[in-house]
Amino acid sequence: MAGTEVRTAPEVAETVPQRLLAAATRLFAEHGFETTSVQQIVDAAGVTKGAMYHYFGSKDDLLHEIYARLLRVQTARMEQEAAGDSPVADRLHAVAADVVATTAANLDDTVIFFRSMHLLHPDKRAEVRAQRRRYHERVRALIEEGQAAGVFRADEPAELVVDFFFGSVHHLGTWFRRDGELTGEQIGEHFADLLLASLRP
Amino acid sequence: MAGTEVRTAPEVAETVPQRLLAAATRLFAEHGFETTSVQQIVDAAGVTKGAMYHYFGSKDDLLHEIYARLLRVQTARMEQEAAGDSPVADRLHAVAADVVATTAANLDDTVIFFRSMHLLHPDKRAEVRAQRRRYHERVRALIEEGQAAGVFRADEPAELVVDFFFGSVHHLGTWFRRDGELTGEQIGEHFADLLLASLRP
Amino acid sequence: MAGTEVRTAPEVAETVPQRLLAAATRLFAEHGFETTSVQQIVDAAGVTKGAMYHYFGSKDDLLHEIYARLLRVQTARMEQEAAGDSPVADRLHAVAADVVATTAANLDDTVIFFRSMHLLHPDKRAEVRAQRRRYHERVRALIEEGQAAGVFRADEPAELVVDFFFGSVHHLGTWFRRDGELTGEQIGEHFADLLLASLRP
Amino acid sequence: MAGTEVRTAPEVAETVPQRLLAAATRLFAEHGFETTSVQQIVDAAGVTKGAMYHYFGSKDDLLHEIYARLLRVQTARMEQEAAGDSPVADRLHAVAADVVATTAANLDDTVIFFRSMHLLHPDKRAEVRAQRRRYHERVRALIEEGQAAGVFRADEPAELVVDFFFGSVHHLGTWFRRDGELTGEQIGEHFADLLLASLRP
DNA sequence: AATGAATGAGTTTTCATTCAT
DNA sequence: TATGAATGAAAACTCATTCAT
Repeated sequence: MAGTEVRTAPEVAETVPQRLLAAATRLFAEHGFETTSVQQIVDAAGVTKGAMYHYFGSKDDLLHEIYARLLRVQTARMEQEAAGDSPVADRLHAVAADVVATTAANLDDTVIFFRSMHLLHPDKRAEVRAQRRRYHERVRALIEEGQAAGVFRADEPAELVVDFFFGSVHHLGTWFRRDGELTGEQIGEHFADLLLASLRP
Repeated sequence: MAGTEVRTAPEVAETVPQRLLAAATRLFAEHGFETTSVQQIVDAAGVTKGAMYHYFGSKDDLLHEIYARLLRVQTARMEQEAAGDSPVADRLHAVAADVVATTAANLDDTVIFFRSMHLLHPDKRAEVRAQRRRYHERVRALIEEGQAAGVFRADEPAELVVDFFFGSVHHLGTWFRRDGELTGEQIGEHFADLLLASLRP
Repeated sequence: MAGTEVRTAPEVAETVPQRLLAAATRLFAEHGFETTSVQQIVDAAGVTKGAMYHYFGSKDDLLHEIYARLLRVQTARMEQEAAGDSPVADRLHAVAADVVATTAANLDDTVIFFRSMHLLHPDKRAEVRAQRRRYHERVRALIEEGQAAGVFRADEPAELVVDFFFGSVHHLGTWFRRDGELTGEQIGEHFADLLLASLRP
Repeated sequence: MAGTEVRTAPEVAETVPQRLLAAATRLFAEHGFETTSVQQIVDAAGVTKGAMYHYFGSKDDLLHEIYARLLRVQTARMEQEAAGDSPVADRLHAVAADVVATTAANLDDTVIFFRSMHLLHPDKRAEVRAQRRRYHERVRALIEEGQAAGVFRADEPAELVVDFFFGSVHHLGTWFRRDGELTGEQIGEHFADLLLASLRP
């Protein structure tokens, strides 16, 4: 599937804030948020500190923007897949496969997400959490729809199934390699198959 | 199942290193490794910095010991469960349910584990990684055993199934609450059921 | 001889790095490198620690710069004196008298030099050593020139004579007093006389 | 000349204080006084900190004892040589050659001496200085004796000649190597020759 | 829009020394 | 005689952020 990746080649041309965001993403994923200094970010982006503070209020803002960007992309894609009028099992399969592929394609963002959420300012963190919860709820609704229709087994709480599945997805960052045996799309197929299989009545 | 928790009430009596480890675990889980100062740890443990550096070479060592402790406990329990002579499906179910319960019982350690691994000194990190890999491999062997016996479907790579399942387990830290609706044991049953269901031929 | 001193009144106006270097030189000479804290240096220079680390990478760098500065001055002067076309004995006498005077004029630097070289980072130390060796070699060449010409006795190894003489010079720091009976220039004359006398065939 | 060295093989058998002193001497010479920790010393000596503080009041005491030991040896040897009834030129030559050889034989002590004197407690430092001054004065008396007798030139202040010569000697530590071309005794001969030559009327 | 010198509060770590045993 | 756990004060260094230009 084309266009799963949020951005293209980083640190070339583009605008200053884009270069900064790209540099920050790469460095945060590689060394961690706390271990990356603002100096390192601006050096990598080829600008100075003053420039960074011109576009971003703080180092924290950079982190928040990375989160917001990822959530925007994933939410948009998911809502499109979930809203179709094919059978619910097919739609859940498509959503599941796609979130895996998108996650793999934006692995840096995901790695940062689950590693550094606790470092975000409480207000911004609450905002991000709320957005993510909406995402989860939309997927839970799909499962409940299938359970109500008798297509999925009803003896497993839908909420738990969502946590079960997204746990797997969010943990991709610890083992997925872009140069590994399977592509993100292939893993998405497998994960979606496993999910659907576990829901067979 | 009784005794899933590694230690009892923290910061009381016990030895100085134990108190330090308990305080560090709680604080790292609550505020993050980088955001917790050595001063905060020793204050919480009721000792001085000198005492800490008498027992631990560095703040990093504290982190490493938390990892080693969790891995010791989980590996020991898993190996016992996996080695039984009941049917492979039963053994996998027991292992799966138990790792979930143990993880829930030692949630702080788990949260720290996946959030802060990247901050560990490379040498120690390699050590921890190797130990964790052995753990994964043992579980994969169990799945392969079931696949060879025709009890589990063989069209899903065992390796991928392990990553799928442990992703879910390791992500417990982001949503499990001790005072939530379900206990760690109950969640363990559900997760084990889902795993086994997804492996039905 | 005028202008033997490297710098003028310390800690006034000038640039921040100059003020830092002047303060560090004085304090290192007075209390020793290890016994002088960075805080003391920046207090004496009237700046903050951050400012110091803006200009110097480390406390070590300060030490290194003191060495480099002294070597630059002495090397430049010596090469000029040695290159003249007066008789070799006259040139050696001039070089010898001058190095004594320069050393006396920059006594703090010299004291620090021989007391704290071993505390310098190995890489920087090697650099300083190499530079000093070139200095020695130039002087040895002068002696050998005189020996070849029959002006100096040839039964004493030139290398040893250099070590003999520079030992005396470098030790000025332990006994020379600016308010003593003899000026640096006067001592330089005496030392040069003694050197030349010891080389009489 | 035999017996120029103060002690024999270090760190074997001997008494605990001797082992401590030997270890401290070696470490101070190698890494510097401030850079050597008490822990390193007791480790090298194979004892514990408690033991060290049983025999020595402080780390400073160790340094002081190293100084006292060297001064005792050199003073004793020098007084013996100076007191003979051979011609004054011969006696000065013997004293000069001997102090070089002794210094070379106890190079660690000498290196420490001139590098770390300023770190000694003021009281102890004053004591050491006084003792060293007496040493210088005895040698100066020898030179004055020769000048009065017309054997040495009288146009160079005896005091300055002493500083000139001892500077060379005390700086041996920066270049003398036990495995170099010349032995300490050979260098002693050369240095004594140079000294006497420079004093020829 | 952008610079970069300067701040100041904070960090981890070291270490000589003490003292109950 | 000797141990080694524990202290407490001080050290070097870092870094997000500000601000005059």
